[in-house]
Amino acid sequence: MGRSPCCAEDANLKKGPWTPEEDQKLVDYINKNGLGSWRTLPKLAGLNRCGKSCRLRWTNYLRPDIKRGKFSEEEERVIINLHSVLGNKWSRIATHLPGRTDNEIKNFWNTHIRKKLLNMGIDPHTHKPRTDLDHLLNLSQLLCAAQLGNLMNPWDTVFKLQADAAQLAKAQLLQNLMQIMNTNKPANVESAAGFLGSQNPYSLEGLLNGTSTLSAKEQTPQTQNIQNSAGAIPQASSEYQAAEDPWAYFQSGVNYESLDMNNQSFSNSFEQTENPLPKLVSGSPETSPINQMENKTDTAPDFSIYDYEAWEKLIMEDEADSSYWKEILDFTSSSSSPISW
DNA sequence: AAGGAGGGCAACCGCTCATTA
DNA sequence: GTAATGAGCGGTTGCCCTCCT
Repeated sequence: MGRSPCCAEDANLKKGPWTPEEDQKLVDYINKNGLGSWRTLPKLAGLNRCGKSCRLRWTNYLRPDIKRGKFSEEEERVIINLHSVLGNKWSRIATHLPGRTDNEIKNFWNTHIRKKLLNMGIDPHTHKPRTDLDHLLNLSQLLCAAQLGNLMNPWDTVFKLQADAAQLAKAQLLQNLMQIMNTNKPANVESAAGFLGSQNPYSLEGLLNGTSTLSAKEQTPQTQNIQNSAGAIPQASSEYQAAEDPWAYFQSGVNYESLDMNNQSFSNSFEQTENPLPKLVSGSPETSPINQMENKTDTAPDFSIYDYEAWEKLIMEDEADSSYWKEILDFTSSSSSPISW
């Protein structure tokens, strides 16, 4: 059915930035008469604007309860968490952030958070590690470039930045490979292995077990931590914890800001010493929202995301119809094996 | 100092959904 | 049941400012 474009009936209506005079007219009118029909408001308020434009100006800028200024870390964390559940439902997200508008949140996401996640190798749409081949190719090529640089310039300082980039790339590549391996989808593993075998000097096996063609002295202590000879996953710095399983790290309620490379906080999340693959970051079963919801503290794996009340509220509000929720709910009701994404 | 590039943000566009006649 | 209308939402655009060369 649809509807005719707003304001189509009058091409003379003003568009573009609002002037202080127009703002004042709108504020005065609403203060005096309250919110009513946006369609008739412009005429009554003496504005040469369409109602839609007035509504937008009011809700996004002039409303008295608008909170302006930079987003706090807490707000950023809330946005990321809510986005992982709600997707691009900016108005829904905005309802959880008093004083923030959907437009403001949307802009903040697109200009800041999205880039941040991409840089971390996390798909901003799915909030899962990126496994697309383009991304892997970039990381792989970065590694090749760094390796060549080291061979050709042993006195190294010239290539310090390159090496730093390689370090980051290595972490991300490792992370992606682990995620692919962890999905229990043979096709993914094969394609990743084949891809690496053909285009990368490091074998998949080498990257996973720490015997890549990088010499030991080229590896930083952090890298060696991940790839120690016993195959155990030792304590890792927060960024490496995130690198190994950023999805779980994210789910645990991480503040992405803490993934800054300067952050030195440590987390002892990996208790297993047999399995070379990282164990998921744990939350106590009794605090897991899913366990509480389904009363399955005995079989469900450790799984910590948001607080229970927030989860319950979100699920009640957003009928659990997305594949995302189905994935989680199916898993918790059927599986006792480690969660894998 | 000038101008080009890129980022941030306000505003617009076009669509869908809900309501009403 | 259908069409018209109002309102809201998400995506996109374009302007302005800052930074870099």
